[in-house]
Amino acid sequence: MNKAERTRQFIIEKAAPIFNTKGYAGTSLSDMTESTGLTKGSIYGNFADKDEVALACFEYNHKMVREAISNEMAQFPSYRDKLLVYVEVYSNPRKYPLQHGGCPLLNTTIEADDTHPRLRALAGEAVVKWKERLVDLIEAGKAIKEFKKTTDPARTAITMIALLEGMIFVSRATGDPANGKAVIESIRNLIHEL
Amino acid sequence: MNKAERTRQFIIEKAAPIFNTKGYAGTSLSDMTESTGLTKGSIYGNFADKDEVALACFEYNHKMVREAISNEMAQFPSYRDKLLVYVEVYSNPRKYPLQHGGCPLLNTTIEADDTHPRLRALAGEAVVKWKERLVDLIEAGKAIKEFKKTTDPARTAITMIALLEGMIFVSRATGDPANGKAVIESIRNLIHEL
DNA sequence: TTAAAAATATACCAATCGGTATATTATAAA
DNA sequence: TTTATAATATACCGATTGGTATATTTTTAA
Repeated sequence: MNKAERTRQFIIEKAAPIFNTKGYAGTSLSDMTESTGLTKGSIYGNFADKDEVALACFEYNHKMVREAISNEMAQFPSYRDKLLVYVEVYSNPRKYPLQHGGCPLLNTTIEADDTHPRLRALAGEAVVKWKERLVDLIEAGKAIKEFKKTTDPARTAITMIALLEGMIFVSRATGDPANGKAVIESIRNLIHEL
Repeated sequence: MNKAERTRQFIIEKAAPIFNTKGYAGTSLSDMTESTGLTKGSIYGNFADKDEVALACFEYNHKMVREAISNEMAQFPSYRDKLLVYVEVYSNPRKYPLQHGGCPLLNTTIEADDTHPRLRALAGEAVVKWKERLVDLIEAGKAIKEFKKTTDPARTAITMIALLEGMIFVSRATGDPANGKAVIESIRNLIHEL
């Protein structure tokens, strides 16, 4: 890594949590210069514009979540346990580095869907791939008879995603941990009935 | 309604869909003057600041959704059918005036939770009240033996909310109606198993 | 160690931001 | 119809926005 690559990475690491909490429209260049200690000249020497920083930050935030999930998942041979890792990681934002601002997929989709087509596209592809990974896990579980053969992989996968993001929504909206826990219980139920 | 009250209402009606699509940080005073044809002087003559417009617009957007739901619900005596109204309204954004930008509860919560405490508080209270209305419906259904006595009203209510908002998320993220429909099917299942 | 190249800082730009004081116009009660 | 008052428009404010041209410093390879 040469200097420019290190700086680029440094900017991403500092700006990513800001974009995830304040959103694209809510994050300014001064937020970035402040958090990095760098100047605008330095930032624009490494990125074409604000858009490019935002896109890179989204990918960084999303990668952090994915890595937390797959690291945990590697510990469990059972597919049911692998699926339960999502529940564990998403319901313990303190313990796992979903860090500042919650799920970047949810934040980006809700803010960008009507206003920022490139971010919207990135988030959309990420959700589609997430669904595919879940479908693969559920089909693998069916193949070794861990899950029932009546289980619908596609419907289960997308329902799990909806429940996980919906759980984040009710937690953040009400601020009451009991609401999040109630949804968690429903997700556990869903996984145990596969 | 005197002139000022009519103008205030007019501003809200014009600005509400903009706030719901572009968010609080993304909506500017010029957006409002443009969409209303009024000047800043007129807007600030009827509202103290941008905050007050945003708050009024959130309440307007939320009221529109609530009224669409309760109008439909009045047609059905069965509590199961009443619950299914949510599915109908939330899955047909064209037919019902959830209108521009999707569910204001989801949009506001996701944008405001880290940045705008007053909006956050409004959205939070709205979700709590929504849950309470659902709990009431489910308990009423249990009272007349339409629902099983083993049904957990609180958990069912909050899970339904999570699924409905999660459904909006997967629809908007992927842009694929099939994903939304798959979640819808899961919500219908949930309601039929009560 | 040096010199060319790359990276960063400085200083600036026009445009837009939210907001306000004041002038003008429209309303509404007498 | 008049007149006091309320509502709206005009013209402006300083601060901040995203972005850039250029000067200065730091890397990096010879």
